[in-house]
Amino acid sequence: MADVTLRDVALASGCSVATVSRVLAGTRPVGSETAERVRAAAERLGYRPNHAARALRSKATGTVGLVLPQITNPFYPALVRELTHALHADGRAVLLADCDDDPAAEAEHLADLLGRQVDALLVIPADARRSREAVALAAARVPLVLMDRGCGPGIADSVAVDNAAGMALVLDHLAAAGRRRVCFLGAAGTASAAAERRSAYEAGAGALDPQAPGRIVLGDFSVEWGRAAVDAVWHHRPDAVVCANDLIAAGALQRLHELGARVPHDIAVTGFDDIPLAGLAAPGLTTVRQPVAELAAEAARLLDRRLAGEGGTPAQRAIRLAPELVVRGSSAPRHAAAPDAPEAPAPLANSRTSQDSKEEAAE
Amino acid sequence: MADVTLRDVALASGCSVATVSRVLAGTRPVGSETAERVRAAAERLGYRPNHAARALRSKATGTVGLVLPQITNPFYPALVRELTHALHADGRAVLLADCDDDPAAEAEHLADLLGRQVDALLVIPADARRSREAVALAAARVPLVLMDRGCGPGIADSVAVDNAAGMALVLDHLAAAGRRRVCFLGAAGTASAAAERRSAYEAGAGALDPQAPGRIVLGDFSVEWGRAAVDAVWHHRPDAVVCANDLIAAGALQRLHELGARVPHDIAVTGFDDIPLAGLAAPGLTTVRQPVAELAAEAARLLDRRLAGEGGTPAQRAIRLAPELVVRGSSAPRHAAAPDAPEAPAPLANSRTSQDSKEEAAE
DNA sequence: CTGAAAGCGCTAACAT
DNA sequence: ATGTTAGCGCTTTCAG
Repeated sequence: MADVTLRDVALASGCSVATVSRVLAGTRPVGSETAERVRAAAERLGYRPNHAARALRSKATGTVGLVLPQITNPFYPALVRELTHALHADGRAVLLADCDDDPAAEAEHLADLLGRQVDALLVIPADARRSREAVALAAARVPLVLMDRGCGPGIADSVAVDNAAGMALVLDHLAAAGRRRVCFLGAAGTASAAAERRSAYEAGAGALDPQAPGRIVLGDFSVEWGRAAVDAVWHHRPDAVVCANDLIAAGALQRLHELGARVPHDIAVTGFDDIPLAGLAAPGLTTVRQPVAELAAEAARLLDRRLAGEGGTPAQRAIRLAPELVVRGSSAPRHAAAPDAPEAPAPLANSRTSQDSKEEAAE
Repeated sequence: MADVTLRDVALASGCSVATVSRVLAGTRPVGSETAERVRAAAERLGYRPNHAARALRSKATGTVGLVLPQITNPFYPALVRELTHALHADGRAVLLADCDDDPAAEAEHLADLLGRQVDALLVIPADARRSREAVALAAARVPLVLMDRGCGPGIADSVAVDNAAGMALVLDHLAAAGRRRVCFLGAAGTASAAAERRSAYEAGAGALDPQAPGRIVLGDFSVEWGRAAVDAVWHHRPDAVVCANDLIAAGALQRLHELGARVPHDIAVTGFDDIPLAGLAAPGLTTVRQPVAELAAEAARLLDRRLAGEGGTPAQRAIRLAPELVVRGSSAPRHAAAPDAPEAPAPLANSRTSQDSKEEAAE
């Protein structure tokens, strides 16, 4: 209830509100003695600036909107974590909006956030095509950075992982392990990640086997599709399945177990993203880790650049960060034990990296 | 850029700003003819209320702060999803703060959110003891609802799952399946969930075996501890391990595989929470599902009640919702196949419920 | 270097 | 039913 205002601090420190404002904001030079008095009074009274008033006056709320398709997508929590930390470090607050994969809801959230005077927006578009209009509209009003997924060129700054590089890492790894009859379990749709990963597979798989680039099936980014996809490529008798993300890979692992195929002995499986599940699967899933913290930091940097941006509008940037291959048991050489589970006597022993067991659950 | 203000709309519709405000806010009766004119003008000019100004004047931002310990805890994304949806449905926006399990960071976020004039707070305290002071302070300033974890009595309204009831479901299920040599792999610490689940086990396990209540080991809510905990109880030759949450159970499953124990034939494993991973494990993890949507709805209701609350301060409420047992392969009867994986030929076939494969991954 | 004063856009008395 | 007026708490000219 103790709503201490600038005026209270001014009274208590015997100077004007203007001076107090200057001291606290550091906008202009102030006598070091008065400054000290002001700071002391502010501290003593427990002064907290009223952001609403500040926002009204300075046309900046210190708030950014974060709009994403589905917080329950297992890849996003880590990204949200890093983004909020990066933004909080800059003194900004984060308004979160979950769109439930619905472009209409997304458009509504975007409009609402703009009405709430967010200084900037961080958007993971729900749909490359159907999100475009609303996102473009929003980008015209405030600095906006696209993350993870694209939605057409020329809309805004963007930052994402280099999907092609990640797929190349996977293919090189499988080639080195002697896998040749590889198949790709991918996702259809216009989502940039889906398309880029598929293209990279097509471009690189030929090095393993001339037929490999053609062994592609497309569904969506789900566990269910991963299971079905295995059946769809089974007649090729693959010795490796390259999955467009970890959920597809998880489904593939399930189905392969059911079919009696031994992973990695009979067939290798790889994923993409390195969601927490990947390290917990049996066997541990070889996958491509997105540099989540760096992605978040880059996004924050891009926003800062736009928000500072005095010298006119800087050119649009599309930043791609290199991913990292995380090798686990699911792609181990055919006749060796899983490399990182030395104590494991059972054939389906799980492998883990050190990071995988750190999380704690809800209580 | 088109910053249309109330004044612009007033000018365009030939009446005063007050009238416009009344029409748009519906605060007071207005002539239906003028009202129409105003609405038309507002629409035509693309008027968007300035929330900062409104907040400054009415001391209400339409914003609630959501403070949680770790968004990467696999149980929270679903909760965050439901909470944001419930609040957005009421026209509120959500400011998200992740504390990284640090009570000091939590206190800072709480103070910052109060400075940003949130109308209310939703808090999952990081630490039952060390969060108490900051939470109590915040609760004195705005309506505050505690979720999932407690932090001492008499602080604020709270809503959580009925941990005791959940544990009872698990024990009944294991008893019916003929398991007797059960052990509890729990978590130490003051967190309410840890304590409640442990107590409920101690209270109920005696019905299976007089020794069972004593077979308890305590660590934390992590996969790593789940692995270690198995070793710690192994000398009891258990035929079931009851885990305080799903991550512990996941670790237990891993370690049991390594030890060559067959789940569920030799030993049953149960978890708590029903995180997405639970349905994906091999075999599927029998666990206690928290009624996430209902928890969120109750929390939103409590906030509404406080925010509306004209007739003085209503009494504090502690709401407990009943959980649901989700039976999967990890606790199947000893000599039967996993019940929900009829097509599975392999011994370690995974079982799934319909909901488990619905999510899509990031792209 | 500091104070006085003018609003930012909106709502809520208070008038009419 | 509508208009007039006074601020909400802050930043920022503009004077001194």
